Amino acid sequence: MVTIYDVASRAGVSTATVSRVLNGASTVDPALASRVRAVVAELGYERNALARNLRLSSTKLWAVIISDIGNPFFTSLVRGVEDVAQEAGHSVVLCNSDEDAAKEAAYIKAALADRMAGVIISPSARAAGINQLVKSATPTVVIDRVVGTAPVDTVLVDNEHGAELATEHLITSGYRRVACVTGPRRLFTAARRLRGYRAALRRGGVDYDETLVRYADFREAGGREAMRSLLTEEHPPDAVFVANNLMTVGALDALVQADVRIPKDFGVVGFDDIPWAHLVRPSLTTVSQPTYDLGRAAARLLLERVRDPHRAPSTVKLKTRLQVRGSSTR
Amino acid sequence: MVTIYDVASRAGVSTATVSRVLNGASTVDPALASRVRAVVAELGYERNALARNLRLSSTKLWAVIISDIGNPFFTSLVRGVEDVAQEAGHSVVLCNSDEDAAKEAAYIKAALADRMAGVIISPSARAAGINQLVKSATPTVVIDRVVGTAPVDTVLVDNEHGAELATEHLITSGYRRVACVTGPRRLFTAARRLRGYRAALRRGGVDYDETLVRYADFREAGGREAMRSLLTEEHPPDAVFVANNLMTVGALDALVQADVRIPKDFGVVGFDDIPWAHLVRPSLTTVSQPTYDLGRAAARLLLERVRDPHRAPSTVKLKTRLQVRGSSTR
DNA sequence: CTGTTAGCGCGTTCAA
DNA sequence: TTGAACGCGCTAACAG
Repeated sequence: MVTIYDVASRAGVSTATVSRVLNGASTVDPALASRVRAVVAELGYERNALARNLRLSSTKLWAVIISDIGNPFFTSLVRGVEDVAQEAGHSVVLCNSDEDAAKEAAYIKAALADRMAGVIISPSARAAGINQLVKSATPTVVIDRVVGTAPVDTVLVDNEHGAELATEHLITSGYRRVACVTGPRRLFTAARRLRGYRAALRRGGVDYDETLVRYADFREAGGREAMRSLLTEEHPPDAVFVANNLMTVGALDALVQADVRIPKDFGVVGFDDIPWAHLVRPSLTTVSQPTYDLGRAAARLLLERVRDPHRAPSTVKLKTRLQVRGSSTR
Repeated sequence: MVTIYDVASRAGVSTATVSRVLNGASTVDPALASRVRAVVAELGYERNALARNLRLSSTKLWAVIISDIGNPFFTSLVRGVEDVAQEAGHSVVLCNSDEDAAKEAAYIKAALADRMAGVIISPSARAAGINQLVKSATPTVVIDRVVGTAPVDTVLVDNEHGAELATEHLITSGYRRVACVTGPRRLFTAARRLRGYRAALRRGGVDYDETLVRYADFREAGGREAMRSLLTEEHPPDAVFVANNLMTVGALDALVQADVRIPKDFGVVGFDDIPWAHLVRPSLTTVSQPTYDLGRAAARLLLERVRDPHRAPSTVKLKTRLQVRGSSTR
């Protein structure tokens, strides 16, 4: 294995000079620099990342901690992060917490132990993990959710507005009793989307009816259960706003099984796209999120934070868009 | 930051002894060992992974290089890998090559430079990258595809058999002209699935008709194009076997747009599930792959390879299963 | 502008 | 069984 010493001696300079050339230090005699570069090429030298990590006490790794790798929302987001990371010479360590606080804690601990250069996290647990990251001064970007009060860079979508658009759309399409299936109470996104739903009802002059709201688990099975339960209400709904993509799939399934005709007798709008929304019959109206851009934005925020560790934390909020398709217009 | 020296001096032993205790060396006086452990707990010592990496010249990281993070096949697979990795104390670095040989080469180079403990790869390029990995003695498992001839641990599914089952099913369901949309010629899986298709035709006493075969790109757009093109044939098919999940989505879309009635006038079977196969109308018949288990198998193979670097490379082949749903039976 | 040198924190040889 | 001491390869003071 060829080391920096080999290069130095062969080029007739010190290791310090080689290091300076390699790291683009300004003050090196051009003649020396090009000699060093020639030797580097000649010997095929590549610097040992492990030694460098130890010396600098940090790596070129980013941890991306997400809560469900099975959700297309996150895979698209990860792709956005990864594209920016690669341009900047970073690698992405993918960590799937499965909405499990213990797993999440383990990943945060690992990220700290391995001195990762940054963390992008969609927190499933309470604020403890985030606080730990902030305290350790690890560059951190929180994505999709707000947790705790520690000042930290954050990337969100406009959940409330998106939910409001969706619900309003159902009302103006003539549905009379619009239900809502939202996520776990403890989750930021679930609360915000429910709030948007309520705001739309209010603006539409419709009374809020508690029996038309369900808190499920953001997964397919939860959506299915919630929908079934809604259908057994004494005064069942004739439309539903479902607060995430996987639950929408479940809800749709329950409706199909119950032989409910969509959109004639029942309107459906989901939050967040599913890749095959256009294939489902009827095609699915959704509030689409700029998932890939969300990832890119988070990555860029992380880069800026690394560049200037002392800048005030900022929050980027991206817009959602209502994609009207077949399931909500009769 | 608390180092091994702090622990050593506080416990009144040398760093060598602390190191031995930490790494479970056999020959340490139990009394000393427990004293050391007490101090470790007291000081909250955690050993510096970076220094350890340098010393051992390796990390606890696995690189998983896949060719399309947008494909549910790979996300499920990654989850399988990750679950095993975590149990064994490894982290997974996710690398998305996008079927781009240059990107793949860059990731392989990075994995080598960072001395990753192992690589699991679904190769998009020719054999060069794999050879490099094998030559460097990096524990490597190839997944989903066979490339080149270097001896290396491999995990596959029974592509040919699955394709044969699918095609045979269409024939026995009464379709007369079964087409095939397969992947890029250079890809192993595309070739194998096409071979299975041909085998089924042969067994069914049906002549192979070149005009009913298309080579597309394993993506949705490619499947859509291929299907459209098939429909314009002078003697168009009345059924199709599509050799991967995303292309099936595209093909389905093309059929729907052309107002073809499925399954009455046209039968469809896809290779590899899509998560929402049951939601598509009609629900989609597929050859399902044990994607999660594929990931687990690869990870276990990697662990065994690390344990015994000299064992002969082995190939694990997992079974596929025909999931008959609505799109193939009239 | 360049070279010398001292660690980063750990695992491990060698001698006791 | 234990400890002293070295070196993994690199970067960054500091001195020149």
